[in-house]
Amino acid sequence: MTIKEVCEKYDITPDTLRYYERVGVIPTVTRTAGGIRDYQETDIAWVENAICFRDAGMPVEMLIEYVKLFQEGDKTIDARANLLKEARETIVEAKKKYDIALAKLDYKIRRYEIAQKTGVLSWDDCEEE
Amino acid sequence: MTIKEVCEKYDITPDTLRYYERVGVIPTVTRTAGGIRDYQETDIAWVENAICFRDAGMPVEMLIEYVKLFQEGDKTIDARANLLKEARETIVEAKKKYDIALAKLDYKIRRYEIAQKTGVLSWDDCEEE
DNA sequence: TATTGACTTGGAGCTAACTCCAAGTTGTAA
DNA sequence: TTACAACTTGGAGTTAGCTCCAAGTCAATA
Repeated sequence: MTIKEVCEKYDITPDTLRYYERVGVIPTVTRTAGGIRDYQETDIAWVENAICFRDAGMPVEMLIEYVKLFQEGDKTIDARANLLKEARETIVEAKKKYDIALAKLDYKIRRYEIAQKTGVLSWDDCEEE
Repeated sequence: MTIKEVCEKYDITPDTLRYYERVGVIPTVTRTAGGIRDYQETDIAWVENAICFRDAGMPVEMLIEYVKLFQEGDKTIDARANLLKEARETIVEAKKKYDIALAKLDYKIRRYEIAQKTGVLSWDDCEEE
């Protein structure tokens, strides 16, 4: 698969894909005899994982660390497992914050809808408004 | 309430608080006669909201826009309601991505735990490993 | 085989969101 | 009333994560 095809598949730019490879967010991608990237299944799986974890706010540094450990082989299994558990906790915490913001937004939106229906604004509680 | 107290309350730096005020993420804060920030309930409510929405990944630009609309008065109620609904959708979408990453992480963590228990690594499916 | 468009690398540049700094002011404690 | 920590402002600097660029190479077509 060419870099273009991978980009289309995941809606990402070639520059980002090359950047990920350069800094080690994904391992070096398979090349043709001429040196052009030719993504194999394994390469694509790494790309997919990288995008998935970046979308969940995992820092690039953490992904680089994981790939580095992976390449060091089986002796880093404990370290990798710990890294994944740490990442999991970070995501769970982030999700909690998203829920708090959602609750706040829903409350505000409801109030705006009432204001729009009745033509009356009634900010009478612990709001900034 | 002094800037220091607000910082301690929300675990944030004075620089960030001043930055938020400078760029308009929150309206201008109440000052003492000497020109020193003296946060009132309303000021604190704005700070709390700003932190909450930033924690949920809302861009500073969006918060600035909301404050700007708010200061223009009642004629911007529709615009503000729309802004909030848009923000809501963004957060809902982001949360979905977090869930996908969480599922992937849980799967990987489970496999690492099995590997640790049995001493055997069995990556035999659609994984990058 | 010559052209043309997509690919390569290394490095520089950009944007968002802070974070730090310098020079000056305020206000509490001795 | 003097010292001194904490505050003020405007502006410059930093970091993460891309994004763009130049100069050159590869490969499909005319």
